[in-house]
Amino acid sequence: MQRSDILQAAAQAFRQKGYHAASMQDIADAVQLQKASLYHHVEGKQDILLAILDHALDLLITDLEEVVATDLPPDQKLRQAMHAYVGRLTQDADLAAVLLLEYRSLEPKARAQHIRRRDHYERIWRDLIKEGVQANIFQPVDETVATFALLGVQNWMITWFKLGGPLTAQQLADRFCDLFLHGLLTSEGHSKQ
Amino acid sequence: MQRSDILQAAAQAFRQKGYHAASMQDIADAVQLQKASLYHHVEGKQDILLAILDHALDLLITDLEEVVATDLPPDQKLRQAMHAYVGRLTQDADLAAVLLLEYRSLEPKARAQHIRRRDHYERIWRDLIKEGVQANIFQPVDETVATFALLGVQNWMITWFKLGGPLTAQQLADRFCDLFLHGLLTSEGHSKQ
DNA sequence: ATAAAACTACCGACCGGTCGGTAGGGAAAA
DNA sequence: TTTTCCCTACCGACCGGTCGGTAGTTTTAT
Repeated sequence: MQRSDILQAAAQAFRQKGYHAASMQDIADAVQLQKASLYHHVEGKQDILLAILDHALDLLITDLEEVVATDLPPDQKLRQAMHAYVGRLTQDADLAAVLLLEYRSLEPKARAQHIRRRDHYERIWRDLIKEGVQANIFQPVDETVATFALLGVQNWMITWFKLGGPLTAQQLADRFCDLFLHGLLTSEGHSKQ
Repeated sequence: MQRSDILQAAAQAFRQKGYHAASMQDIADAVQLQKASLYHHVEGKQDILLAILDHALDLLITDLEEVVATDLPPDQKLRQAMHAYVGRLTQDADLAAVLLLEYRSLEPKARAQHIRRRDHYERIWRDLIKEGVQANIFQPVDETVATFALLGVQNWMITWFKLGGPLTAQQLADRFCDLFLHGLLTSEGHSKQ
């Protein structure tokens, strides 16, 4: 039995029931341990949540920094970043769902610290958009709004996407990216504007 | 003291703490009643949650059906729908946040029923997109993906948007809509494709 | 007078967490 | 080589506290 096994089981439980509704007993059952034995590996329930959130954010930051370090043009960087992000959200779905939906359950101190790291991650995305705008590849949009829109589309995916459905994660990332790059309107739609 | 006062206070508590972390005592304090007195107006905690979700969905469905009943062109219908949606999400923020984030806490039976109604609501959006595609105003995108993208951007807004910030809700709806209709790429960006 | 609305007091269940204790394997001491 | 020791991993039992909910009574308003 390893600490990481407990974190994984906890992530699954937190995702399914939510942090407060999932009990330490649920987690213990999932790893076939007595509840008391969990405290040999972790300090408490909050400790588990914090470890999950830190780990999830670590993965995402690593992924994204790999992409922005390339010398691809901005629109292709964006596509790569979306592929990586959607990939993580589907591959490590439990971790991702807890990151996006359960960070509210952190106690104020830890939450403030976590939010600072999350903002740093969002700034990397915003800089990616800004790079495209300054290169005149992207239109002069409000970078903050565009970033939240981009992240919103992808984040909301975790609430409805099911592996094994009609689309793979990579196909979905491509369609999201196409939508963002080209928009909905046809030339006919444009001419009517 | 009216039932609706309790529902409003409960929505606020559920939004701030989450359904399970918010206690009946919290709700009672907010309406300056003893906890036991709540049970004169509502059947229980689940009853409160269900009433909030039903009410929130009622408002959204009414808003959206008003828009689709007009004879505006599809792209303008979309803009109107987004204005109405973003308006609700910011005006009735407590209701909306509970609708989008706390429906998971419904017991299985009620949840299944609620999800059916929510799917009906999403189908109205999808039909709106489909109408634009068939009129050749929108590109032949996958209507389901486009709908989830559209709703995702707007739904995620409730996690970061603050009234009194640099943008009003209506300005934000417009920027979202522009992004969706025209996309990010400039003509320079297109020429490089 | 009477019914609605609020109160006080209480319940069983479950929560996160702690306690003392133990099985067993490897290191240290004889 | 054998015995002592210690450490990791785990367990059953239990703690104080909080939860949603109920019973019975008093206050308030018509």
